[in-house]
Amino acid sequence: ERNYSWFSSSDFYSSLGLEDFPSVGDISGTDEDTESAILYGTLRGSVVGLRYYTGIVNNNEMVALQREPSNPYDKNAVRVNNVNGDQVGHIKKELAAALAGIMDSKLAVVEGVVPYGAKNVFTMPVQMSFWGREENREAVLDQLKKHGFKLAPPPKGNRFGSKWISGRAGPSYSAPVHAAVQLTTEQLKSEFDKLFEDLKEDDKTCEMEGAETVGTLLLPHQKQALAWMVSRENSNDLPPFWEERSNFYYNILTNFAEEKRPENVRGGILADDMGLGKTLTTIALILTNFQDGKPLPVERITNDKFCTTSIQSVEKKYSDDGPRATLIVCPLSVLSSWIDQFEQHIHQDFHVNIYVYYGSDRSKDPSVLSEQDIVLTTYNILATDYGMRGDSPLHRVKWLRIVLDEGHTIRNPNAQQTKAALNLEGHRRWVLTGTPIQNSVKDLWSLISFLKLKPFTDREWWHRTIQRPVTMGTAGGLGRLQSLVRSITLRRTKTSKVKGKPVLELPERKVLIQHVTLTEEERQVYQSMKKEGKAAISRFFSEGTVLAHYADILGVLLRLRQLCCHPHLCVNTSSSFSADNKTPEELHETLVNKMKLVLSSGSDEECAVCLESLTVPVITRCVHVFCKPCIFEVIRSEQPNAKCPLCRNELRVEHLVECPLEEEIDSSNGKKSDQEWMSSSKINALMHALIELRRDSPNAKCLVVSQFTTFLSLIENPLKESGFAFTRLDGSMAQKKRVEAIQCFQSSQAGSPTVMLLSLKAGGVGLNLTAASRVFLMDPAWNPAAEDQCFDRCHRLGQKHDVVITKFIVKDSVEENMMKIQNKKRELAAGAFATKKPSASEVKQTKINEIKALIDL
DNA sequence: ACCGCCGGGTGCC
DNA sequence: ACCGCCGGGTGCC
Repeated sequence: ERNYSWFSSSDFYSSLGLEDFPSVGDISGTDEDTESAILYGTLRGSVVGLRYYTGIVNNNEMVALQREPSNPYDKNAVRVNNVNGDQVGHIKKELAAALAGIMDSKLAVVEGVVPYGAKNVFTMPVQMSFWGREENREAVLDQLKKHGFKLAPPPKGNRFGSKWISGRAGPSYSAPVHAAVQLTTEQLKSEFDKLFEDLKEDDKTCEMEGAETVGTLLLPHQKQALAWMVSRENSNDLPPFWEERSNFYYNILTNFAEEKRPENVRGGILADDMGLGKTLTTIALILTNFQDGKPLPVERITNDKFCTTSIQSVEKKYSDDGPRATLIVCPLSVLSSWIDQFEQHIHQDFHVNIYVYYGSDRSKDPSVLSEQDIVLTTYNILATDYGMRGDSPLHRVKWLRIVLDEGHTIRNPNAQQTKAALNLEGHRRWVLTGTPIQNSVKDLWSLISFLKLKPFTDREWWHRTIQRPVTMGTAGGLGRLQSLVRSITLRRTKTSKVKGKPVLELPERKVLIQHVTLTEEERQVYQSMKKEGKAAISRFFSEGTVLAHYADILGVLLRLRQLCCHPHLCVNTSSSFSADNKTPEELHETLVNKMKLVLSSGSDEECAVCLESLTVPVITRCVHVFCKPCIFEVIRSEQPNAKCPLCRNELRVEHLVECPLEEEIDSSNGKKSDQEWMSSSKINALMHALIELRRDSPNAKCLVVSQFTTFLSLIENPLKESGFAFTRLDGSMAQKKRVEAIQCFQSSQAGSPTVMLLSLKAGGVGLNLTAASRVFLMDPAWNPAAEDQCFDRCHRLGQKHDVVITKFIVKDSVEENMMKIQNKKRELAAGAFATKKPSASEVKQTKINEIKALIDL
């Protein structure tokens, strides 16, 4: 799945050519510039002092070079470590003097391989490779020259042919006879798809029944998944890329060897498509495989003749003090779905202890957690607890098993959630995700690291052995990635087959576009707003201040989109585009309004610093929105003259404004019902369709979806008038109310609601609304992926009918233009994988063209 | 001999 | 380290 949003700050950020401001991309100092690094050349040096250290190395083994500025004998010292992190020696001091400056200023990354690593007593040679950005090459060569060193040019055919430079440590192969050809985008893409293709075959087709305590019959593909997961937890196979040699174990990527058998990953990635039952399979795993393939011992509930229920206690443990509890971490949006599914799938005769570690009353006592069978929590709680160092109960428990649901949540290695997840303790580690490799190999690292797959927990080894070979197209790189992924991942798509039959027989899904024509009056209002907005945006273009007025432009587009739905949505027409001399109070209010605008415009804003969705948004005086912790860190690290990462304007903590509200953001802040209710063309079109539907199939249920919750409110009126029983689900509702709404709607009882008013982003992926077989999408989303996700809430396992989706699109409006760009984005996304970033000017031009196209400029 | 040469002591950063 | 380097002992043929 891809993020299609074209108004994302990260695009702006690259469009401005600011990638190399360390304060932006490199907050923690760990981010490597991997995409644009080139090999400057190589240099032979020596490692000395071997006899003082225990780290040993093999011939051609990769080594890590690590600065050691606190060394009391030489502040230029550079340590040499083996893959395991054990020190082998130091770089000889003259060479270290040359390297220190280069490494400290991050002008280049220096990597080593020891060609004759074995059996040295005092010193050994080391072959060093220098990697960096093109523009730093001269500086690096100069620095080396000053100390009397000169790089040998990269060996011939370095980009694709010779393996030892970037990929596997050795031995050095002769250059191939034929020139290497770079894979095209399409080829690369299809290579990538192949990563998962063979997963369906080989040894993953064994089936296994769930334990007696699993109350639901598993489908064949779920039994396969269960068998695979159980075997992953119990097997003693070597992890990928390790071989057993006479009396030691050998890693064929790094040439590292050790006597201790490397632990296999007792887990992996379950990457089935949404709707195939990852949750159920995981529940089955927990119940079925406690120790040595024996089921989780739980209490049996018995009813005696007096109809009183008692719980028959059982011997709780097979062995004395092993860990018992499974921890499940998921996004808040699917927490209740987990609880539901436990209720649904655990056999009613058994009692399983489930503790939901959420809310302010959560127990701070680790032993309360470790006594459970299952502990459920969210990524936010996990990260918050981890933040208060040392006192996180979750991190003090040794878990039997850790499951990360929606595992792509941890794809950013610098995010607190990721760090918190990586530091959980437990041998069996699982990641559930529908999107294992989004559009880059980079995203995979956090997952692999979480799984504790040696030696990839250290980013350097991941980068040198997998990521760089793949992105540079080095021979064998993709194959290596493929065998890695294959060995730890199970993935089936909705179209995968089991024994010749589709794994899921989903009914058809049709998308219809229903054009709507505005009435004369509506058209007038729309045109005048469009004229006003167009004039303003034209002015921004001619002034060259498009970026500075980003929020205003989004605002114009938002108002036009609202007018397509209903005139009452667009009431805050404070068309105050220029207002410089304001009181602080006015300024504050303006900023808050603009931030709300950006957040509510559905443009899927990301924080330009962490590139994640905005969690605690703050707005700068220059009207750019970031996560609070991110922008604070920028200010801290750049003080005293911090600049906005997006526009380089002055940045000050005291100028930042936080988002004040807790309730759902909806900029159409409807001046509640003080206006008389009236209909609109879109509402008419919807009601017409609903009444027709009721006439033809009275039992059919449908979702009415909009991004504007006030629009949903306006729709309630005619629904009541026409006698529809309906319910509603939006982001502002409390958890309990949501659950009620969903249960009520899913019920098949006579008189249960046939219509659900649904806000586009309510719920999240776990939301199951299969009772509906019709969807009416009232307004197009910026991001077509968000639409698809919404459709999948009813077009999923359990859907009995064909699903028909109707998108209402106003003729000759911004909505039509949005659709055009959506289609273009879809096409682009389908073909684009791991391509070179388009140049800054290209991105900028595209964006400008899109703004123009949206408002017919 | 303010040299050469010898041979013992010694050894990362 | 079966090296280099240091510094003390030593000194025609």
